[in-house]
Amino acid sequence: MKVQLYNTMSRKLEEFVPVSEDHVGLYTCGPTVYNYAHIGNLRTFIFEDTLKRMLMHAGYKVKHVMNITDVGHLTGDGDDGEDKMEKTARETGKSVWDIADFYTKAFFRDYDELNIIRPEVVCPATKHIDQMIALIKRLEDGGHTYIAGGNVYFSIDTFPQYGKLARLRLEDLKSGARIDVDTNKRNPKDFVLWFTQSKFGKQDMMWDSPWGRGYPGWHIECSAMSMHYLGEQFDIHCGGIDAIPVHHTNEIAQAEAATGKQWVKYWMHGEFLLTDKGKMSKSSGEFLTLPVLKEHGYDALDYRYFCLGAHYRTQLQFSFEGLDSARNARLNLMQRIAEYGDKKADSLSEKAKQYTDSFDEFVCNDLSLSRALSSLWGLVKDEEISPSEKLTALSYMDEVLGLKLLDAPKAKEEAIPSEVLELVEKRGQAKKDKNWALADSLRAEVENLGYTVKDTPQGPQILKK
RNA sequence: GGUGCUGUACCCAAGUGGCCUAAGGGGGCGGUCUGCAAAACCGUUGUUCACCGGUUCGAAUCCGGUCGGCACCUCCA
Repeated sequence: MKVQLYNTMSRKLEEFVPVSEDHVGLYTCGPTVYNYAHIGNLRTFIFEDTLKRMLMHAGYKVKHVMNITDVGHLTGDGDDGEDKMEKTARETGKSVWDIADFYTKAFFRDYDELNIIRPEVVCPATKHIDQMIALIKRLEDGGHTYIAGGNVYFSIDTFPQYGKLARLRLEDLKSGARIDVDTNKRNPKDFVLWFTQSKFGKQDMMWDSPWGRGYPGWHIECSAMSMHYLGEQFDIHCGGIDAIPVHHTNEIAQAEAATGKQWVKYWMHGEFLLTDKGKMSKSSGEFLTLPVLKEHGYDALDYRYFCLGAHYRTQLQFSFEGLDSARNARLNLMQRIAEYGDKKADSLSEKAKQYTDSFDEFVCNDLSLSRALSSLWGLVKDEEISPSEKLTALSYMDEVLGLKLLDAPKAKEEAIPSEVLELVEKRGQAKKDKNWALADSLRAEVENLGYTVKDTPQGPQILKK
């Protein structure tokens, strides 16, 4: 299968050609664990998961590396604000290490519930300080750094291609328009590689370094760890669209200034999830999390389906109405699949193959999942295709979609309380007696217990509401 | 102030020059079926792609303008 990906670097659709034949090195920017991930964050992780699944589906062996930012994110300007981890720790009275641990666990709960495949390597920044120091030293040796006010800065003027990913026109940027410029900087866009001076007193997270005891700047971890695990050149680097102008721009500067060669071949970015009030963001205080959606009665996979309906490069408007419609769609789908039994066909007919072929075509074309879903629905609704073939095709499609489609029959057999079964049995008798009033009231009781009875030619079917 | 994206039916959302007299899902409506329901099935729900003008044999798709929405240029997926 030929894969086409939209590369942020070229702003074009490009044919995907890996660095080494059928192995793909994939690095995705992971969570900052000072707070819960909100559903906007999760949208990006779902996008990255479908990307990885698609690559595996297309026959590649994927090595996926994801960082955990458990140090170094700051509240203010990237270089001089308060550390977010420290802030949360101060507010909750816990240690920064506990905070990181707590939110990392919470993050992976969401991750698993969304049926996202775990990365081959999960790397916490705090466990890779040595690699970061080594990279900074390398930059220092290459003359790309300077020390001012106790901190080590990267000098962007030593890297002529600075800003190429974001297509920044440096002279047009109004640095300092919204924040105070750090007077230590030679160029306002310079950024810190290593801090020894914290404006906020002692931090828990400090390490010895050639420049003194301190902690790393927040861009260095991704460059250092990705090269450590994937080599100095690898295939794909992903993140949210917001990472383009600063974070990824700085990462490229560090990595390529150090090695002198191209670092990442394909850059891919997920667009934002929006609410009626605009972008969902942590700093605004109010945001939705997966556990909150579950409290509202949604399944994590309802949200996954919701995200699959829109292309990853377009902004997606979140609403509970939209989520409802995704839930209904997914439930309808699962119910249909539950009817197919559990026998898969060994091969697919030409007719069925048309759907899997178009599915592959869409999916490999820059991950056009919404179109791929229309192939899926076409398959499901085609009466000329046998249930067993449908199951085979669906399990093939689910390699990419990750909706646990083949779990449908299991869900059907979910234990039903004996109380409900008794009521249904009584109702069956009432029906035999043609006592419709009693039958209907018994059905109402079943409904109250959260179940629905459907009369089918094979007898009553009980479904959880 | 600069940069980029975007405006498609009741809702979400594909499609970016001719297979489009516009995918798919959700919702609504009518019907078949059913003791009644539910499910399923059939039909229906935009002659039109914010608006105006242009290019073209041909435009939702390209160009110009107008009016909206959003994001980025602080941290944020």
